Amino acid sequence: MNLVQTPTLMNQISNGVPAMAEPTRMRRARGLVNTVVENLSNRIRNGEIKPATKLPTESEIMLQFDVSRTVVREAISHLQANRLVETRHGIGTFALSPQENANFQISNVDFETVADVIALLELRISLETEAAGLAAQRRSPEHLKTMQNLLHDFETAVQNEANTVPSDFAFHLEVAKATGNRHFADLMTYLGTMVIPRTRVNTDNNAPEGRLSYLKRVHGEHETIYNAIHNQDADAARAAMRTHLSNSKDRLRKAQSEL
Amino acid sequence: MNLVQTPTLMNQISNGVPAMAEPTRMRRARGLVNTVVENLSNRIRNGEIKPATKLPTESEIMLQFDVSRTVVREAISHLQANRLVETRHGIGTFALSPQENANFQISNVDFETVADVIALLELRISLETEAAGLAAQRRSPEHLKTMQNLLHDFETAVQNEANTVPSDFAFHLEVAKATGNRHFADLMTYLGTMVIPRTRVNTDNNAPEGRLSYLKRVHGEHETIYNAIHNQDADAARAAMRTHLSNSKDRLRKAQSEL
DNA sequence: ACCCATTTGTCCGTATGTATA
DNA sequence: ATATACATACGGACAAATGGG
Repeated sequence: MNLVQTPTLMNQISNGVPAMAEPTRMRRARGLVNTVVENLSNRIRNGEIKPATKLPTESEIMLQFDVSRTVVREAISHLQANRLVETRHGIGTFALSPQENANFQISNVDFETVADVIALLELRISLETEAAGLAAQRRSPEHLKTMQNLLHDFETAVQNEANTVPSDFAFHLEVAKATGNRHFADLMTYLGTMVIPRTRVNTDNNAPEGRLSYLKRVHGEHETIYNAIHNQDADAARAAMRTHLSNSKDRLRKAQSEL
Repeated sequence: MNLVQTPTLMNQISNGVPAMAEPTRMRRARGLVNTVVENLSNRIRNGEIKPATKLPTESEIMLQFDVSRTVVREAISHLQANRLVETRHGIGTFALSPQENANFQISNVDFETVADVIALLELRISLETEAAGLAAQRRSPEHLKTMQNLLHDFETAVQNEANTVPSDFAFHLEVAKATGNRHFADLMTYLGTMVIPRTRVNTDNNAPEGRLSYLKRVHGEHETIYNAIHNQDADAARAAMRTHLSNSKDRLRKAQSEL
């Protein structure tokens, strides 16, 4: 059974040679796979391998780098993971355009300090202020109905001392939906999934006035926003939304300065 | 040399058995890798393997599914590509929370019609109007200097009949950077990489006034924005940016109605 | 400070199936 | 129908990182 060892041993030897022969290379690329990945990544990114064109075949890459098939396949697997290439069975591997990789992301480190949360809130102010204005112009009767239901849900949650976050967020999301512009709702949804699970800061208890009066004020601000959207008054809707979110921002700033 | 065939053959047989033994399973998972990937994916998504907890070791997975390590490693590679797990050398592979997967993306189908481009422009109005206001409050002398340089670059490009898009976009991006809030610049960068490569619609030639006078007007609008930011007049900066982008939107609407 | 077991990472080889031209 | 190239498996050996004793 272990007769297989013989070729393996030989390979280990012929393997060690090229790895040691280039110690002058950038020390970052520690392994053969990494070397191949970085080389191909760079060639794709700097345009030497243009999008939608075929990469060299696996055997050609094997020869170019003097590595085994496994290394090449592992390298291509990494490139696929990074969305730099796409492999089509029996044809070859093709470079993808960098656009198809790009996205907008907020990482976990963006939630560490109060200043981080304020920065996110500024983005929300930017997004939602305009969304409220557009919603005032374009809302359908169905949008208004849903908003009203959500306002009612919020009131119920306040009275029952239940969690108000879901109906609060749902109201804001419905405003975004009422713009008729997918992107507003999409961005809001994304921000919601990022922000909601971390309600350490900016909780009800941060309000000096006490939970109940704070939530009642929030509800009142929501109603002001709703009325402006209902009356198709874009300027008033924008102003109401800006006031609403700016209040949260001020509260956070106060909490920050008290630390 | 070809003595190696013996174990391989045996494996092929013992391999075929479990694959055929469960024809009742969902027919989608054709390969062994797919089987492992789906099983682990499900266990992560339905919470059986909780976020931040360790998956079984590679050897354990090999035994559980009766597959080789190659299959296991390939499967884990797929899970990494889907951002479901993260592997730490010498420790193990850990499940990630779904949040870490979420992102905001604009797909290619969002560029097909003029209405799509208008929708994107509305998002830009939302983002950049507020960014201009914040920039007016927070811009550093370096920001102002860079903006001035970019305005000059734009003028030069106009005179040389060169491509004005890079300096145009760079100016807008610099405004976003001057907010001091990473998210504004990040989102602008993302939108830029998505929009810039597709300058079919909204090209200079769409302007009825002719390329030169159109570009001169754009330059004038940029200067108005710059002056407001320079004078730290947030309201004026917001208004100037809104006017600037609303002009583009109007031009697109006109082009759309003429189709 | 060191070793050691565990676990993943890197490397090699081979056989066979499958899709495309 | 053949040749080419990729897909999917198997196997083994050694390197490197980590954590505990």
